[in-house]
Amino acid sequence: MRKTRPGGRTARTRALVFAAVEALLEEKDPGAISMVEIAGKAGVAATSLYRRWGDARSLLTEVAVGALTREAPLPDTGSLREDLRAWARTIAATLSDPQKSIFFRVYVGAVPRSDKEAVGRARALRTRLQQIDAMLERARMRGEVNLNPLEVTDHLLAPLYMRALFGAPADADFAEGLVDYLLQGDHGAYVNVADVS
Amino acid sequence: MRKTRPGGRTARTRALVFAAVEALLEEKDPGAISMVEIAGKAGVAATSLYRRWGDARSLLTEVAVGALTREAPLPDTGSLREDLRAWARTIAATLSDPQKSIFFRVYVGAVPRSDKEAVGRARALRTRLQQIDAMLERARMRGEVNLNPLEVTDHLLAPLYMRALFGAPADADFAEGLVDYLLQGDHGAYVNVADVS
DNA sequence: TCCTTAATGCTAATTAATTTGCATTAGAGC
DNA sequence: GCTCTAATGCAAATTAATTAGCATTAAGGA
Repeated sequence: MRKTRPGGRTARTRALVFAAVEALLEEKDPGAISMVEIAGKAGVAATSLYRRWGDARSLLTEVAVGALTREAPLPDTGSLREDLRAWARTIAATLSDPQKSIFFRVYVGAVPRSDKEAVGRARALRTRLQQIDAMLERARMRGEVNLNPLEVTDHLLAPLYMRALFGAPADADFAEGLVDYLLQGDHGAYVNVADVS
Repeated sequence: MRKTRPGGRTARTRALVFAAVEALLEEKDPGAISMVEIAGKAGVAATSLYRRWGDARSLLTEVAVGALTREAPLPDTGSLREDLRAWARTIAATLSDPQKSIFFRVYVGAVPRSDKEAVGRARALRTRLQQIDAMLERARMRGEVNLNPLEVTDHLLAPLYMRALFGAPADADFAEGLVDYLLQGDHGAYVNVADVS
């Protein structure tokens, strides 16, 4: 006998609620969004939200994680440099709209409340890390430079996202410059992906 | 005739409130800290807090900005490489305690509500940027490598802080590795500090 | 020292958030 | 279909957050 009923109504409610939260994030501060407000926009009873998510903060982070992990697949142009350049340009363009970095803000703004929660947050990003790994593996197979995913996150993603958080400009040229910078660095010290998973 | 009275009681109240907020941040989630709670711990009337800061979120960010801008002065060892290494090690050690990254989380988690607020946030960090500039200027004067502050923030600070936000480990070796990486990069494209101020 | 009033304190009123208890609806297995 | 019950809805009760109004305190200039 099943313990939960994830299909049908449950899924529909979840979709309605998530859409409502994303809509509300367009128009106001995450901290100013209440359960009652979400319930109203979603056409759902507020008590349902309290039962399923406990509080607004949990719901908000779940929505943020969802948004961050349903990003487009990584480029596959046949050249690592071009893959990275295309991806970096996309990120820079996306983050240039302050509204788009809101999910990221919500994610990092929420302090992990427990080890269990911290693990869940990390797992949410592991998929993306694996996609990066696949892209790098393709490059290795082609005999191109041997990079590891953490080098990409440290030297390509970190500067882009950090600039977004601080409101510093990051245009396409800057994004491509990071790629060039990354591809000429010393890649001696290999750090295992397991460290971050 | 004066319009405000910043001295005496006002300053004392402010100090009490800030201390209370910092103490509360030690023990619980930023989003779970209420004005009444802060008032209680500070021994101040809640109405005073509402009057001076409007809401908890504004107060919290003001405290976070304060904490982030009263960091220790940068190293001055006579060698840029050693300056950067020492600083990077300090940051890595500091951020290894999740509690220490809480101010950073509060800062980035708060979405700037207006252009005016965004300017205020940027100004808060400008002092630090100027300190970095001074450190790099000393290196230039000694005939060492010519770096600009944004290269330091992009390639040294960004990876360290980003790892802290995502809970990825960042030890002293990693921190020093970033410095080596930074000092062997191509520093052709100079980006003016004004871009980020 | 005395005056003016900014800043704070205190209490009550108001408003919003959250919980509780029970009724209703609709997945999912048979 | 039929049954069981997870998931939801609804309304009342409770609790917490916020505002309003007035009294009190103390900075800071004269």
